[in-house]
Amino acid sequence: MRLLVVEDESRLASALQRGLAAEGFAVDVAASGPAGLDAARHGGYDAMILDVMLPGLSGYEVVRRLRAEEHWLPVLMLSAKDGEYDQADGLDCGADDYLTKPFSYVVLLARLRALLRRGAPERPTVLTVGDLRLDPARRRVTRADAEVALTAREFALLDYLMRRAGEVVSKTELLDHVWDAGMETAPNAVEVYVGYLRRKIGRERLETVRGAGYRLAT
Amino acid sequence: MRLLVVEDESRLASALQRGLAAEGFAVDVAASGPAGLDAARHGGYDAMILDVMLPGLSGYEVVRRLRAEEHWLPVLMLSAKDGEYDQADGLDCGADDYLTKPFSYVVLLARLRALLRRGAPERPTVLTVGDLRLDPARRRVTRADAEVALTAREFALLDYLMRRAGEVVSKTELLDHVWDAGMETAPNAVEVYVGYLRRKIGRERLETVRGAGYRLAT
DNA sequence: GTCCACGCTGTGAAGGTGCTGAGGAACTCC
DNA sequence: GGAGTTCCTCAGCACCTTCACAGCGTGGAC
Repeated sequence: MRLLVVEDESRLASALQRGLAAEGFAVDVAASGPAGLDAARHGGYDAMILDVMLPGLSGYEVVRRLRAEEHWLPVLMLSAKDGEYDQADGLDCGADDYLTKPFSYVVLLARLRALLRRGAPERPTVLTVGDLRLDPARRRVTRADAEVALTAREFALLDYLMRRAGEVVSKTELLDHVWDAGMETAPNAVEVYVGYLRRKIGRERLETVRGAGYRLAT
Repeated sequence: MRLLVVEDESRLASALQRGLAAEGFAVDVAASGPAGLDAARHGGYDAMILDVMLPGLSGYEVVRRLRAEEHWLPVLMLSAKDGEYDQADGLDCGADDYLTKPFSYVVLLARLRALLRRGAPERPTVLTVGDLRLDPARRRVTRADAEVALTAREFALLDYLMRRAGEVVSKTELLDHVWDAGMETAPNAVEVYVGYLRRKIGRERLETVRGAGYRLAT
């Protein structure tokens, strides 16, 4: 599960990153509104934790723009309890849930899990690329209707590649998102797992782009 | 009997959870409107206790949406007596009964029992997955028409797995829903009980998905 | 054609994950 | 009080996954 945390207070941001990583999430942090918006557009995240007070663009604005562009990423909003901003505003803008600072970490986690279980309303529950189908809930992958058995890591890798099908994805990106960030895994691990995947889903389907990364053919 | 309590004040929520659990109900708690709505949609509860003031979506809105989707789960609404919200509003939205805070626990229980006696008109009373049948009210399980004797914990585990048949359910999720949340039970307990269940309902029916959880084959 | 950096893969070690039997604590029913 | 349940922890085992390493193959620049 990949999360995007958009928060400019660096102490809170890194506390969240550490805590959530310990729960098994892959966490990226953006420190401004524009950076967050951009990451949300391209990053293939499963949910976003979004502060309201941000440099550049407010959290409200970020959600509004995302929704206007038909991105249905689940958003959990955080706001300082200074009365200026109202919970209703956030939800009207299209956030899915709302927490007021200071908040309990346990509560954050519970809400986040609920959000992830619910998923983005308009997101197809099954990913399809060519004759490949991946069902995250059932944790099943089929290739031309034949079941493919994958290990946890292989599954996570394919999941990510399918969400970004057609794009070139660099090894660094894969290490950040499929492996735990900060795990110091050698880039060769990616090559190894790409190899495993190719044996299972078909060699030609997962192209190497020399010097840049890999691309899952659409 | 399974209840869903949707209440964001954690003290009240956990008091209700403890009290109702002591009466023999299985109680899940959701702490926001969206989370409650979602749980009500998928959880197969026998009744819902729903606060009006909730983050995310008001209790009114939750009931209205449920009814619009043809869910007829009995709903008992709770509201603070601040005059802003009116009893009539709640009932207009589709709630079945209404209590004003502060309320007596005995009254709550009495109303709740009345509600459960009435029951949801269209509710399926028995869960069926393959040749397994589980009747929550009678607390009975049969496998190919032969009765299976289960302990309380085994029953709760099978109940949850059957409600999510086909999906992969993680050990953490099982600990949260089948064991009391916050009980600090070791994940190994899940493995042990999965083992017990397998002996009783058939080994192959409950698959292990390594690194992810368990799946009850549909 | 030659060279070199990049990518691929077979091997194997290390550690992780899940299953099971044994047993202790708490509880209920005689 | 004793017998029987039930719940849960623990430790040991078997198997699987993950990943580092090293040697080989290959594409592309010249």
